Amino acid sequence: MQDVADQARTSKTTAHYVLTGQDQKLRIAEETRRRVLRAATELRYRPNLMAKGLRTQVTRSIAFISDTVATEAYAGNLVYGAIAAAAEHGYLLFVCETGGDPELEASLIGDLASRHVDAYVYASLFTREVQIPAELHFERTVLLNCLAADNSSPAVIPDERQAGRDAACALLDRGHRRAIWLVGEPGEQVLAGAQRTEGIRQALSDAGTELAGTVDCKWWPEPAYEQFGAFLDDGGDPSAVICLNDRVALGVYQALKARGRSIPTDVSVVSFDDSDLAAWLQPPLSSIALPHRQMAAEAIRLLMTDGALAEHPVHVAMPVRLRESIGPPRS
Amino acid sequence: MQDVADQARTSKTTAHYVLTGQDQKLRIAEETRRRVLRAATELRYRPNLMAKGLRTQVTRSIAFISDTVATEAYAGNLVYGAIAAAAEHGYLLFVCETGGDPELEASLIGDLASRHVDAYVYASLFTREVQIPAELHFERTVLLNCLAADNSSPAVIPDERQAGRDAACALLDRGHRRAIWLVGEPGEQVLAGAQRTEGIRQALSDAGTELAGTVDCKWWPEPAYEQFGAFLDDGGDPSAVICLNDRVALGVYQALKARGRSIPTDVSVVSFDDSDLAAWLQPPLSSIALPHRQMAAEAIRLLMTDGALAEHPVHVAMPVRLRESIGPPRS
DNA sequence: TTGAAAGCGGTACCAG
DNA sequence: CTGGTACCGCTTTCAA
Repeated sequence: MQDVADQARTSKTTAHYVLTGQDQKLRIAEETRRRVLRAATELRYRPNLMAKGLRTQVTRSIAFISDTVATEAYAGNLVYGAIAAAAEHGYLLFVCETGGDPELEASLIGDLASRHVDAYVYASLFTREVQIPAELHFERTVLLNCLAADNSSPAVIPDERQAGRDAACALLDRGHRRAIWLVGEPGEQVLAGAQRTEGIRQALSDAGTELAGTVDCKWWPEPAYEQFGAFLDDGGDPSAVICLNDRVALGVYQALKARGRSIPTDVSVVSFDDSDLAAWLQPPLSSIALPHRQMAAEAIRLLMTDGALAEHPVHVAMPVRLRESIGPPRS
Repeated sequence: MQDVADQARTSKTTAHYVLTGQDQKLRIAEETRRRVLRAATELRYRPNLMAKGLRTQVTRSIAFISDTVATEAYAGNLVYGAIAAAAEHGYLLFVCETGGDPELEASLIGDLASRHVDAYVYASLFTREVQIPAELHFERTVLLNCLAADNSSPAVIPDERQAGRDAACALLDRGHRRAIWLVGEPGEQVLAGAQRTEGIRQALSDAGTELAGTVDCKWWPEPAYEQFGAFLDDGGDPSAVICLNDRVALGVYQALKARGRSIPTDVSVVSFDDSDLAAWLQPPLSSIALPHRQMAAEAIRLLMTDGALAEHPVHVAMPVRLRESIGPPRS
């Protein structure tokens, strides 16, 4: 900046005012202003954000700390949503992964503190309750896809309970009332499993009916295929199936097809997550989507507007994606 | 640091040497050293990386610029691999997305330059040729999953040609020689399509045979299902099918199953990418994996060791994941 | 309307 | 072995 000032034959101060756009209120001579601007272009002046940050303690950078978003492909949108939302405010993200290792986490946070990031997004791949490191309590922090046990920090999570209701309603709306089965163990994921199930039960109950039963299995295609297949072979005859996620639905599809049962003619299927898979299956699978990008955007919004004011946790609606896997019940 | 020095009743300089671990060669009095260390702990001293960077021009941060990794779920490993590899060297990553917009890209690079990142990783979702912004020519840059037209910068790409050979060999090894069909349009992705196909043709040719033909279609389940289905209905009777990616393979699976043809008894299938999907299909799909994490690690390694020395582009081997989708040909 | 100068928190040179 | 000090590039107060 000194060199710009020199080239413009003025002082660093004046150049500073011009270059930071404070020239309006400070009534800098138009002539001077021009010289500064020209000098800046000629010298390809770039403000040094380190120097600026050193002085102002503002870095326009945010730390995005996640446990292991990597392993779950579709959760990448948590990161990209945050990056995009932050970029709109002129912020850049330091994206970090702790792999669930508390020591690594501590050292990362130390490093981030040394870099004076302005805020922290603490994200989890699975919606769950977390214990955030004590250091973060003193920093501007928002939890993404997770909740603090003490609800001490603003948090953004998907509205799983409503999603459960919506899944049930998708079936109810088409006339299903009986032989509605749930596939997947409700307890697997602290929040998603329990809340989805709760929502489903509520909606069915409101409609004067209830789940015919549950086929317990891990949330993966293989176990779903095995367990649900065994259920069918035992005489199970569902009219509709609610799968706790798309991977389970894949296993259910495979089990049904292997037995010559048609979707949705014989059995309707609805699921959760709306991963890529859902649209690729045949018939395309109806699924309640995880709104990762919106959640991330909301988290950034909370950071930008001092989320402390907001009611939290913030529940983000999960969009219903209706496709051909739901039909009327067999008459 | 001044306060640490004060509390330790010594000078900033001495404190600096102790705190930066230069105390060995400089023979600082053990007693003084202790006092400094204790003061640092008591005062919870944290070096300010902005101040340090301002002085040394080193920020221990790397920019990761990608076009739109977001849209393609499994490409997330390019980012996470880079984050993990960089973390091992004490570097943090600014992860950015341009969405393919040149203006946004330019403004991002400007911002990154203002922050004095030490190096740039310019990544592409699809393996392709790119035109990197001129500014990056003057910075330490490595291309990830893409190539500069003029091969001016170090680049890391998957070894698609060898992958093509490997896919063909997976079939040849089981005895397939005739009625081997390729599904997917070879030209879709500049490098992947052309090189995979080339490798396949080479391997088959080396074995004294050749492709029976190609079923042209976009690399998505739906078009693959349609085109390959039509091919079968027209009397197509493949012994083995090489799909240009897993999504195509999904469509092929669906088309085969709809017609009662069994995999691998009637038809063997091999594919590329090894996305999550591959392991979930029934039977599990043999696929040549995109080694995104290794590629990213290699890119970071090049940056750390001054990759200018390396032979480039660096080709990273694509691992063969053999699963049950390949069997011997019908006799 | 413009300029001088102190200071953010480190680094590194030089003197003692 | 230890201390003094200039300086990195920008912000901000105070004076002119």
